[in-house]
Amino acid sequence: MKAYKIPEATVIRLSIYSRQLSNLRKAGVETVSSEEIANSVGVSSAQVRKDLAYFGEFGTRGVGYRVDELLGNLTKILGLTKEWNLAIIGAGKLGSALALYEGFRQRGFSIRAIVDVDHKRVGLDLAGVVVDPLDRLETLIKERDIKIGIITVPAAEAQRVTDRLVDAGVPAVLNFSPQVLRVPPHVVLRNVDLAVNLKVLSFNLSHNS
Amino acid sequence: MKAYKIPEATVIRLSIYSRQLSNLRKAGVETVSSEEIANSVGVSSAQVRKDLAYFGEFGTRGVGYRVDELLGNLTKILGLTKEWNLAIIGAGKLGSALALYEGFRQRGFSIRAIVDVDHKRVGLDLAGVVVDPLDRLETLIKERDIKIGIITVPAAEAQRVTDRLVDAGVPAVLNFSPQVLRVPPHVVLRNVDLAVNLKVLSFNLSHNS
DNA sequence: GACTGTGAAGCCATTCACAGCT
DNA sequence: AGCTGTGAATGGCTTCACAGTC
Repeated sequence: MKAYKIPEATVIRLSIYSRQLSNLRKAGVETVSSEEIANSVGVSSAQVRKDLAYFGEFGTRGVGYRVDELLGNLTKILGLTKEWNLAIIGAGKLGSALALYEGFRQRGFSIRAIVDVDHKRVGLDLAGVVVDPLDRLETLIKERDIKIGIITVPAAEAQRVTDRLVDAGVPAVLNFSPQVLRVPPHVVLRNVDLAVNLKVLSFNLSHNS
Repeated sequence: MKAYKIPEATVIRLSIYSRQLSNLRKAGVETVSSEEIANSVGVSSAQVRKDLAYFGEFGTRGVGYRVDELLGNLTKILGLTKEWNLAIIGAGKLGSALALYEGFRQRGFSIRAIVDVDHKRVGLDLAGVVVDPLDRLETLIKERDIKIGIITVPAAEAQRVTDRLVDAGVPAVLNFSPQVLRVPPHVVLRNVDLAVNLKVLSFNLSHNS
């Protein structure tokens, strides 16, 4: 049940629309136009309508979109009606920060396991989750139904732990390590590369006017 | 001096090529083909050659590319010959982790200031940089020649501190807050949105197979 | 023979512009 | 009159395929 081929850029924008709609709902707004959504996100209104058109017709011509209704539909489209269990691999600076980060817990993402090779870190309590030894990775993945693995280990270990996640059946990986990872086609991979982001800024700073 | 219009995707890949070349050089490899670079990054060899072709001819037909030479050229292209001074705005979990993160210090990015509104955090020493009060932001930007501001404050404050960075003349912003930021056209902005990344994974998990 | 550099073709995403509802 | 939904046009990135060079 793949909804044909949806551009990645569209999925990213839908995520952002859903956040803006969530803010609008909190603010008590009931109806919104594609133009208003577009302005709040910094894209064109045609873009907003095209993005939504991949999945159906959610608005009323002449009127706009009902905020709660559209938000409900986006939540379904993005698969956020169910809770996703996460594991963080690597309890270093970044891994710990992510474990303690509130943003994850909201909206149905639940950190269920944190593992680390370093025995000095094992046993630490990070926002209610106790750091386990790396050896227990496979067991934890099965026991706790982990669907997303978050890689925050050093580059040199990143591929190895990713292979273990994949072998244990984890279908999605979010990679924070500065390392190109290989995963089989059925596994979803996204990269959050801090160094690359800085280099892109550096490029733009060097070439703009 | 804008090198015409370079696709963002190209710049991102160039950053990754530069990292792979850096690894190759460490490994003592002297020559590499576009096919080998492509395989190590997971793109096509034509893509690698096209990306490089935006900036010149760096290879030798029939032979390939000299690793150190190409790396040198990419370093220049990406603007990494000079050091960029960074400021981190927000010394919470994420801001502190970034401050302590080794990856930044390598490759010419230097954290020169960390600020926070919370007086309890002011005075903390994070890897040799002392947290300053937010009031001092503008002074620090000027005194320390800050070129990139890293936003790790809560969404509600993100636009406000971004405006202050922009007004103080900071030309580039890396935004970690879950908030759409507005900056004038001459300011470069990149977003690293953890929640969006998870939502995209959720979408893919829900729609694959 | 091997591998780069590149015009041309193909493909995909965005923008345009308007028909269709309310 | 206002705003959505969408085919058509546009623009841009990627892939193809091969001429050019070592």
